[in-house]
Amino acid sequence: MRDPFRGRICAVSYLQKPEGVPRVTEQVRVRFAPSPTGHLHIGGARTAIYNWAFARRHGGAFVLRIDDTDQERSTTENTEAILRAMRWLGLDWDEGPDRPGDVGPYYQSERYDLYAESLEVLKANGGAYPCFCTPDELTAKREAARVKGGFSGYDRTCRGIDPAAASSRIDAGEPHVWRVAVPQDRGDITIEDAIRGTVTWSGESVDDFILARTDGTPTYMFATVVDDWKMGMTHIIRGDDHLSNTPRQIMVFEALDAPVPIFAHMGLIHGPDGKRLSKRHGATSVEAYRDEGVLSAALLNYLSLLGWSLDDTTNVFDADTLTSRFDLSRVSSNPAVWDKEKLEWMNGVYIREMSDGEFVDAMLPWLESESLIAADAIPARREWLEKLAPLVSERTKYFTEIVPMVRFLFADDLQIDETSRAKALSKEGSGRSLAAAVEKIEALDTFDVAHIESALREVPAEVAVKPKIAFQAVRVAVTGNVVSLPLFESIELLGKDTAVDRMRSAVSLSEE
RNA sequence: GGCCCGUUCGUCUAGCGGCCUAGGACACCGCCCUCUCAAGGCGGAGGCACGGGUUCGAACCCCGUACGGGCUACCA
Repeated sequence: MRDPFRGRICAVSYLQKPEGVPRVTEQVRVRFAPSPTGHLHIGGARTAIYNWAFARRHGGAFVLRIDDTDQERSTTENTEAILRAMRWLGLDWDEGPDRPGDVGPYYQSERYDLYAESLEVLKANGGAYPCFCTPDELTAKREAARVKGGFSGYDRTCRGIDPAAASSRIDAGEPHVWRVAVPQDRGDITIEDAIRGTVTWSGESVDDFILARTDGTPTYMFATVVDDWKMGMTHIIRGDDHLSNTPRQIMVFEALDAPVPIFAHMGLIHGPDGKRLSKRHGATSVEAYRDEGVLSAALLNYLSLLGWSLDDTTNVFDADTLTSRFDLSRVSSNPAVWDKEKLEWMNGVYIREMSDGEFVDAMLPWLESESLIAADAIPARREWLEKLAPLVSERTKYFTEIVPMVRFLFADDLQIDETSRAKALSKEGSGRSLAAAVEKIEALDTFDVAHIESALREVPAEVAVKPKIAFQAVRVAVTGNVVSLPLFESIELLGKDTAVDRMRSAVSLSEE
């Protein structure tokens, strides 16, 4: 039986008030809340993509919030890099640091008064209580509980302190934190996860966790709930590393008398070893892939497919298709292993779909950075470059592969690979073929691919050499390697003079 | 340890009780094309973790086991 809640996105009564009246919401609102303690990584990007696609699909709002409560490690450079990477991927947000909406500010560090306000509400309605236990005491209790087995959460020692006594201790300046008071009679906590279906926790398994630290700052668990509530989030789509945190957060929503949004927990991205993806698995930042020459459309497509499927056969699709077809019920709840080879293949697909002009534009920065071509020389060589484009695009997966492939076309003096020389220029007949080939090329009046090809095809028979030997000899002479772009086209692009020079000097290199 | 989640080809997945002798894609292997390498075409190998139920019938539902992951912070 199909789970009736799976993928549910009802506009009406979507909220999960345990016994409350269903509320009506007019618009889907979701958020992506990265912590600027590093660059945008693959996993975060995928979370952002799913939230963005979900919002677009349902005509809702995609909100970007910067969770920078970790003042130590958060930097503005990281925030900028994250925004840059998101824009590069084409993920546009409706509200965010640079696009204020009605529920800002969009930096958690600027929302402390809101957290304080909510904490006051909880203090007043008994949803929070002060705890004077010291960190050392807590650690000891935790260890003891763990040794005994079973529940290892806070033992609620301070919950029994008389309110009057507690406030005089606070007035006396005794250090304390504020904990949430989980109702003793709360019973089971159940969510209808839009991806995984029903998930239940027993009420006793949720401990009175800390809302505000000794220094008064809110913990993530508290701040995120206040924000999701005050920012009107209807759905929380995130990695399943947050699934276990959900019942705790629900306790805060309820204590605040705030509507509980619909949750959707997707499987994490893992490395080949089955552990969640991290730096030690190699490049994990979006911009690192961009710098290797991965196209944003390809990365978006690949990431979309890592944990979601459009149907049973479609692999390649554009952003419009994603935003019109994305569906939480088709998001996978199990972890996905990052497969760089499939990304490479997909990038190749996108590269091959580019027009020659587009490909030239994309390739140029790589040629320029290796000083293969100067910026001011480009306009005059545009036509030549567009001729080169299809030869290269068909063979590239990552743009980093291009320079080695085309270097022979730009080098003043060709470096002949020794292994290739030994292989192709030392065969019986290679020197003879080369000599004949030069004659043929030199005699050409019309220097284009068709003529070059028909001229060279005459060579093997004339010098009584197998075609393969003759062509490979010419290839190494002209390109410097046994593996190269197509020979006849390469010769045309090189130009008659250069091609002839190279062949001539290679004749002497050949061992006959 | 406790709690929660997960388990279909090596990898990403389709599958929602009969359409499944389990479909697609990447990777792999072979053949074709061919001036090399690619690209492309064709074909192949390869999987329901295990054990019990329920049912006329189970990859699909239930229970258990195993394995993997996550959470269990005055981190986010």
